[in-house]
Parts: sequence; C-alpha cells; structure tokens
Amino acid sequence: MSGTIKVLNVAEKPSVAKSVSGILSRNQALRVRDGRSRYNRIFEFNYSIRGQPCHMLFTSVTGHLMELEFEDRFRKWHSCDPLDLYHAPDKLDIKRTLEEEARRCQWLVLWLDCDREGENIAFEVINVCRAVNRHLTIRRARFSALIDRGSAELCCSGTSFFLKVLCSTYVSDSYSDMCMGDMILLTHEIDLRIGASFTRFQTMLLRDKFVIDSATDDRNLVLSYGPCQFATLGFVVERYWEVQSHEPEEFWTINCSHRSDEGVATFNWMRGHLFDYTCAVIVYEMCVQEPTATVTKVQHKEKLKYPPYPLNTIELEKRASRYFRMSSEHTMKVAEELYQAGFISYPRTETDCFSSRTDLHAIVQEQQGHPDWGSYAQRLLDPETGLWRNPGSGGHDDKAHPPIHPTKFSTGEHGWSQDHRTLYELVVRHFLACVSQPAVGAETTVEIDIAGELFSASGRRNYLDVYRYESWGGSMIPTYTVGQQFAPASLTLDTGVTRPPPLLSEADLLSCMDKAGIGTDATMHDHIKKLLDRFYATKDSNTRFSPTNLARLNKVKLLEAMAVFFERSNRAVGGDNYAAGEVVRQCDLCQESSMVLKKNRDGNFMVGCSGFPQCRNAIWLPGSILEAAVTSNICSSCNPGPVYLIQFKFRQIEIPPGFNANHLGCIGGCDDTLRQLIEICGTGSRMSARGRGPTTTSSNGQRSSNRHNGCVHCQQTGHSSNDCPSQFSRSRNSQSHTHSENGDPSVSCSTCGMPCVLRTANTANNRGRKFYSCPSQECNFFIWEDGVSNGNGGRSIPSTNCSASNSGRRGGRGQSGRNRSHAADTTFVSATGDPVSNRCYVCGDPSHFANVCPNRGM
DNA sequence: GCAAGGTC
Repeated sequence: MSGTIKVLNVAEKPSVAKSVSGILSRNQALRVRDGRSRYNRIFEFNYSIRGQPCHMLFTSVTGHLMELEFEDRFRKWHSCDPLDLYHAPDKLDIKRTLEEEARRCQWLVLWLDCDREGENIAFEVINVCRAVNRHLTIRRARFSALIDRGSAELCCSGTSFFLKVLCSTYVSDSYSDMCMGDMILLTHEIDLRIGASFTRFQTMLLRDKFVIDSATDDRNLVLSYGPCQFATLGFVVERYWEVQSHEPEEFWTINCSHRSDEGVATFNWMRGHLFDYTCAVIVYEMCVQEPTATVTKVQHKEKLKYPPYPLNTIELEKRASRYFRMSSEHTMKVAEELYQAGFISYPRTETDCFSSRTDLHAIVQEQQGHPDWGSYAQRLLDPETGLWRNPGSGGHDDKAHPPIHPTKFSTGEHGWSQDHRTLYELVVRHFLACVSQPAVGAETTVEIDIAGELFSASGRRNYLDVYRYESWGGSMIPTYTVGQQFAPASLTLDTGVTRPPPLLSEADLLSCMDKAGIGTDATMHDHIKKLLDRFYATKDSNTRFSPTNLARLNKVKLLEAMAVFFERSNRAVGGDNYAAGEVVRQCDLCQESSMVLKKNRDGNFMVGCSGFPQCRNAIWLPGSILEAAVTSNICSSCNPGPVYLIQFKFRQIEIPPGFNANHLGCIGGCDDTLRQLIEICGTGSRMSARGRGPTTTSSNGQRSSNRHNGCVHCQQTGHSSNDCPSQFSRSRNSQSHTHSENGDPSVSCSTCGMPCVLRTANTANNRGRKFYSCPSQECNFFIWEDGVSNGNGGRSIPSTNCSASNSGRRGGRGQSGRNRSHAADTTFVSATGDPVSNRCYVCGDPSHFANVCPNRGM
C-alpha cells in the first residue's frame, strides 16, 4: 500500500458515525460537514492503518436506504384491483451522498448493526456504492459497544483485510452471504404485497357493508392485515377464548392453623386440593377424629434471590408495564428521548449480558452522588462490603448493542416528565441490582402429620435494598421441634373453584411475541399499539387485553370460507410445538388421523387427534400426571385396535391413598383406574366445549364433536357423570352388606365386588378394631366391622361414587365432625365457615360419621 | 388510508 487511500465508512445511524469517528480520531482534527441529508453528516479525519495513511470519511444512513413502495398508479386504493398489487425507491438524499463519496474512495467499511436487518441494509449500501465505483474494497465491521477505552486501532493482515478497533469494538473480516440479504428483501416485498392487498381488499369489502362499532368514523376505519399484527392479535384472542370457555370446577382443601406465644402458623394441606368432595370429607374426618398434630420435619434453609439479568428492550418494556403500567409504546418513546439526550444507552437491544470489556465500575461510580441510590452505589464500590458481583448473563447477544444502562448521571433534568424520571430510575436501579450480590433470606419449613395427612408451613426473611420494585414475600412462623405435638387452633375443610387464567397483560403479550419470534425489539410495541389503534383489541386499566368484535370472533366462519377455495391441510396450527406426539390409536371420530399423546400448553397431558383443528377429538388426562409415554403394549380388550397402552407416572401427593404412582393405562375405555383418577383429580384441561365449537365430554373425559354431555359411566347423554343412575344402583349394591349362610355378615368390595376379608387394625387409635377390606390391593376398600354390624355401609377412598358425593354435598356440607375430645381447643368448621356438629353430613344422624352412613349411596 | 423493518 502506498499513498493515502480514502476510506468511506458508513454506519446504520448518525450516532454511531459520530462515536466511532470520535474514538478513532481521538477527537483530533475531526472535521464535520453536511451531507445531502440534514440528519446524516460526514466526519472526516486522517488515520493510519499499520503505517498506511488513510483519509477517513465517516457518514451514515438511517436504517433502510430503500423504501419499498408501489408505483404511483398503484398507490391510490381504487386505482387498481388489490390483486394487481402482487404484480408492482428511496431516500434520495442519503443515496446521493453515498454515490458522491464512494466515487472518490478505494475502501468501503460498513458499520451496520450485526443482525439480519443490518445485513440487509449493508447490501443496500453496497449496491449503491458499487454502482458508481466497481473497484471498491468492501469490508464489514462487527462491534458490540462504542465505549472509548483510550486506544483504537484499525488493522489489516495478509491478503485478508480486517479491521480491529481496540475500544470495546471488534470488527470481523467479512460480510455475510448474499442469500441472507435476498431473503430479507423478499420478506419485505411479500409483507408489503400481501399486507397492502389484503388490507385494501377486506377494508373496502367489509367497511361499508356493516355497522362496525368503533371509536372512529366508519369511513376512516382500516381493517388491516399484517403477519405480525395478526399473530399478535391471535395471542389476545386465544387467551380470551380460554377465559370464556373456562368452566369453574369446585375443589376442596383442608387447612390447619396453630397459635402459640410466638404467633400463628398456617399449615397447607400437602395434597393441595381434591376435586372429589366425598374423598375430601373422608380425609377431613380422619383428621378430625385424630386431630393431634405431630411435627415430622423442621428445615432451616438459606434462600437466595438473584438479581435480574442486564436489561434488554423487551425486559424494559415488560417491567415498565408491570411496575408503572406504562405502555410499551410509551416506554420506548421515553427511552428514545433519554437515549437521544445521552442519559441511557441505546434502548433497542436484545443483549442481556455485558461484555467483559465493559467498565462496570465506572458506570457505578457515576451514580455515587445521587441522593436516593448514591449511598448504595458507594457500598457497591467498597470491597469491604462484599456487595459487588459480576452480573449474570441472560444468554442473548445481538452483537450490536450492550444491555440498556445509564450513560450519564442525573438527579432529574429540567423538562423531564415524571415518566422520564421513573424510567431513568428503573434503568439505574436495574443496573445497580445487576452488579449486586443476591438477596439472602432464611426460610424455615415445618411439616406436620395429622392422622397420616401431611401439612406444611414456611416462613422467610429477606432484604432487597436497591431494587425496590420487587418484594420477596414471607412471614414469620413460631419455633417448632421434630416430634412436638400440638392441637390445631383450627382445622377446616375449605372449598374453592378453579379460575380461568387472566386475560393477557401487556407483559404477557410481549413474552408471547418474544417466544414466537413476532416482531423485533424495535417493533413489538408498534404491533401492540396497532391492535389498539385499529380497534382490534382494547386494554383495560390493569393493562390486560381483550379482542373487540372486529378481531375475528368467529374463526370457524373464516375457516369455512377459506375451505371453499382451499383444501384442508393436516398440519398443526402455527406455533403449536406441542402437536407432535406418539400415536396411541386411530382416531375413532374422523377415522383419518391418529390420536397422539402430547402435552398441552400448560404442561398437562392429553391424547388428541393429529387432525386438529379439523378434528377436535381429545381425551383429557388427569392433571396429576408427571410423566407419560406410549408403550408398545396393546390393550387386549379395547376395539377398534390397536390401542397402545401408556405408561403413566403420577405425582403421588396429588392422587388419593392407595393409588400407585406408576400405572400402565389404557385410554380406550377399559381402564377404571384412569377413569377414577380423572373423576377424583380432574383433568389437566380446565377448558370446556363452550366457545370452542361443539366439543363436549364423553368417555374418560373424552371430548369429541359428535357427542353431547356423555356420562363417563354409562356413555348416555342427558345427565352428568355425577348423577349417573347406573352409579346409584351400583353404589347401593356394592356398599350394602349381606349375611352369609352361616349368619356372619359378609361384605363385598364396592369397586370390584369381591368378598372382603376380615382384618384387625393396628394403628394407635384403632388398635384391635376389626375391619373388612378388599383382598385386592388396588381397590383399597375397607369398612369397620362395627359399622357393618350397625348396618352401615363401607367406603373406598378412591371411590368414584359420584352420586354419593353429590348427595353428600347437597345434603350436609358443613355438618361433619366428631370426637373433639382429642383437642378441646380445636375449632372445627365447615367449608362454609359454620361450626360443625357431631352429625353425619349425609343423613344428619348424630350416631355415626358420613363415611359409614347407610344412606351414602342413595 | 395498506406491512414490517430500520431510524431521527
């Protein structure tokens, strides 16, 4: 190399051109002149690369150089058929600047963001420059942050030209392949053609034919379509449907409290809750009969709450929405203004990890004088406090920008709104939290045993000094020792109902979009705002979104309309990664696709038709399943076959006593155990057919589109499983006792009908007491002998005796409880909060408990 | 008046 060569440097934005020019020139003899665009100035300075004198010209673009637009004759909405848009540039000022400068340069160095769009813009710049100078040597810079470290160097090595800048920037040796650039260009073009044509088409078609209730004049209403806005709306609609279709399901739980001199502890039932009232009552009565609590476990543990990862755009938007209810669009507007004024770093970044070259201490040092968090910053920098911790990494790096952090100290500027102050404070506090040790808490967990049932309570202490947006709940609990016994202050059977998930909040929506790759960090808030602007969705004061009637209330109609022109596919719905699964059997409804085992979005298992959504046949499995896998074993009784058996593993704590956590089950209808668990535990899905098309419940919780309210026992319609007549008779038959020929009472198992065996109890409270039980360990049926002698029926804890549970529920909730002698200070109350009596909750008879009531099966 | 992606 000889003589001075001219290097044209082009950045994606003016701020980068200015920063890099300042760093490389050391701000010595740096000249600035205007380009043809008023925003994109040109910096000039002399530089030397390994002894090669260079004259550097540093200018910029502002994002894409080329604006994809239709020709004039296609721009007017009525000038052409929307279909014509499938068959049809630019920021001229910047383009002319580049052309003029490129003509007199030998090298072209591209300082564009290192993402797909940056790649695309790079090719736009290359095309413009090469068109006027075919001999340009072209290279692309890669850099992570523009922070001046006092020295900078541009290098070249051998024949491979590369550029290295020692200032927290790194420059690679080449730019990427053309395919990427072409792909981006193609995406833009498809987005424009489809978006514009479909928006015009449906707006002109529908706007004047319907009275559309919106906040704008119908004539100005735009029914837009775009791949990002439509997908974003899809999330809102999906959740809305989920909420609408939720059917509350009643459940029961047992709660226990204990009062001591040190305070009150609330113990939660470790089973969580049961959906079967009878089972809950029986277990509750067991506890009431022997209410003395024994402490079985006391565990003290140190708990750590780690600070958040460094802040990227999506987290900034989500946290501003959660903490301040600030819309993502407004957050980005305020953040942009703070960035433009130099107070925070570039706000559009995916990066949530700091480069090792970033001087984090220097950023903290700047904040030491702040009246609110300055003292915390000082403590951070004091090695004796041990408060400093290098920040964690969230695992994302866009190679273009650092995480969002403060770049200039401020106690609040004149002209800042409250939102500017709030957002700046969030950025600073978040940064300080990132470089802090985790919060430490001491947690104590106490487990107690009442009549074999386990309950637990926990308490916690902690501190979170600087990040005041988050708390770490926890309460104090009294001191306990293992083996200690006490009488509960209260032991209650409480009821509750399952609730639908909440509508999507803005933070939820951002998470959905992020997960599905909808939009970019710079545009996601725009898509959300567009839904509101176009009246597709509304946002309530709690930042939760609902679709309006404009948002495709009837998806089925749209599908039907499309089906006129297109053949239905068997592909899973977009973004449904849960669709893949193992084949269990042929779908007996559509008889075309397979029923496959899969997990739904909540992590619960189901067996559904692979032809979804055309075929909605589904079997909802118990929510207590931990693992499930299809085996190669085929059920010998279910037809049409083959029906492959599934190996289930249940969460022991969520299933009744006596059920095995490991179960090889069949979904073909022959599996009583599975059916019982569905009845007792409920299914993983809380969804109902309402609002989702004609899907209803049938055998084994199966939902199909051609059956209505089928009973799980008799498969008949017209009554629910809980009111099945077959179960009434079955209950009466199985639970009544008979006398054998020799006069001794004989008892049959309520589940399998086998004659029971007479045994003797060996528990602390019933030692020596006789009882009948089923010889099959799977049934768990038992009845006290004295109960039989008195003419009372038996019980089976995992019984699916729905009629009994219903009659019991209606007839006597709040009337159970007996044998208070164990705990004179204990208060027994019903689910309704009423004091309980010594009466059977089924018939009201004070002489016995409901579990041995002769009327249970009636 | 239309998309999505940059940016100011």
